[in-house]
Amino acid sequence: MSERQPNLRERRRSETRRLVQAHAVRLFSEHGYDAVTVADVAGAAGVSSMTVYRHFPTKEDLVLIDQPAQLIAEHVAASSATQPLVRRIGSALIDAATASTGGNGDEQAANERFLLDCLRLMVSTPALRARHLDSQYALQQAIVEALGKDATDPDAAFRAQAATSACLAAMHTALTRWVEDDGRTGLPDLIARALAASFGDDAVATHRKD
Amino acid sequence: MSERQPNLRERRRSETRRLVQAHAVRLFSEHGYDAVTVADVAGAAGVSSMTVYRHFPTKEDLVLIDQPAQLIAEHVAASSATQPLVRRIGSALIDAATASTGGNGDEQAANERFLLDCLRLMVSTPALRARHLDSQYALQQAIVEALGKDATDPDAAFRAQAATSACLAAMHTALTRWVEDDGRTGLPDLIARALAASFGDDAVATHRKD
DNA sequence: TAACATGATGGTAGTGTCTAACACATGAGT
DNA sequence: ACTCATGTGTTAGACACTACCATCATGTTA
Repeated sequence: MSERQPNLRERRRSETRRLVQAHAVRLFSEHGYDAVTVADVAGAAGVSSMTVYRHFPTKEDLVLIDQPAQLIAEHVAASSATQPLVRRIGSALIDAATASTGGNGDEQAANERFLLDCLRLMVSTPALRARHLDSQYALQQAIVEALGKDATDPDAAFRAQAATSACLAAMHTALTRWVEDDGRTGLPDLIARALAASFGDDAVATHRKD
Repeated sequence: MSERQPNLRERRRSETRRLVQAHAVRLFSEHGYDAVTVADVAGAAGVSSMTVYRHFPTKEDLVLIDQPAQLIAEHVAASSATQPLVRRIGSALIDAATASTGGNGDEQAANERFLLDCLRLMVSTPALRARHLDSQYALQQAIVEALGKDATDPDAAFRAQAATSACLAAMHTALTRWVEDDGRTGLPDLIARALAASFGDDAVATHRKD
């Protein structure tokens, strides 16, 4: 409730965007992603197809959620460089998940339900799953850059890429499991367990705020 | 040179398939994936667009290469269940890569060049990269099944999923690096280094033929 | 050899995603 | 009020992909 100076125009724009996306996710969840056309979504939201494309570049973007790459990258950059790579990255992922799913307000609960609906579609629809995996690819680049291993020598950069991709894959497994559990299990805990299963318990066990 | 009983019809069919795919990869590499239409590919190969779609369900499938899921799964299933998960999977991935890129005949070299062209397109084109990542998702399911951890308890299955996805992500990093090096570095060695960077040197160090 | 069955190919029409260009209306700043 | 910017609608179009039918070569059987 701090940085609020929205124009009436900007408010309307973001409101139609929210409206279109909400109808899209609802229709996709009810009838399946492929069975619903963009024109259907536009009609349900009371706008034209063009307006949908103005807000979302492709039909897939109606469902895809941007991961908090900025947040994760900052956590990685702030971590101690003396720790093993997978530990630095894993801690950042767990912290980001804790921050994202932590709050327990009414609006927060609605946001989490919406996020679960989107993720459910992403996991079950091949086209969305593919795009989602590729977006993790972009997140990977952000993390590697935050690790600061690029300029030195190419071999260190390669190791950073490998470790980062492996950590993100483990997180994706946790995300999938989170969706299957319908959000009942805590996401940070699932991520920690996925990381432990991949890299060993000692790579993530002593995770405390310091 | 053993299981050869191809009909004249089957030979022609596979020949046109090969021809179409070769022209497609060539045109995509020259002008970019998005700048070349399926009709262009069909014209270059001397067939109609319909024929292209009969051999390749989508435009993306003109470039996507099936990973030897069967081969990898068999390696995993044959590995000793007493070893750590990432070691079982990692060894299978390295062995499969060794088998795939090993031969040194004239035809083998041509195949490897073609594979490199396809992978180069897959890495650089977002749509192809996304599909390729999703195909690894299918490979993941095959490996998890080969691990035989599904029926027992869901927690073991979750750990198997996490470890497998992390190993495959490391392999994908190695594949990317292999393409960037234009195939000069041995793929099995790159995979071993990616696995070591992710899971520690001891997880892959003592890899010898036994 | 002749007739039939099978399967590969081409053509046409159509749907759906997405883009480009132009026109219209409404809120913002002077 | 006047202008300007911007969100929106309409239309036309390219392209990926599908459904359906016609055609023709190949493999099989009589």
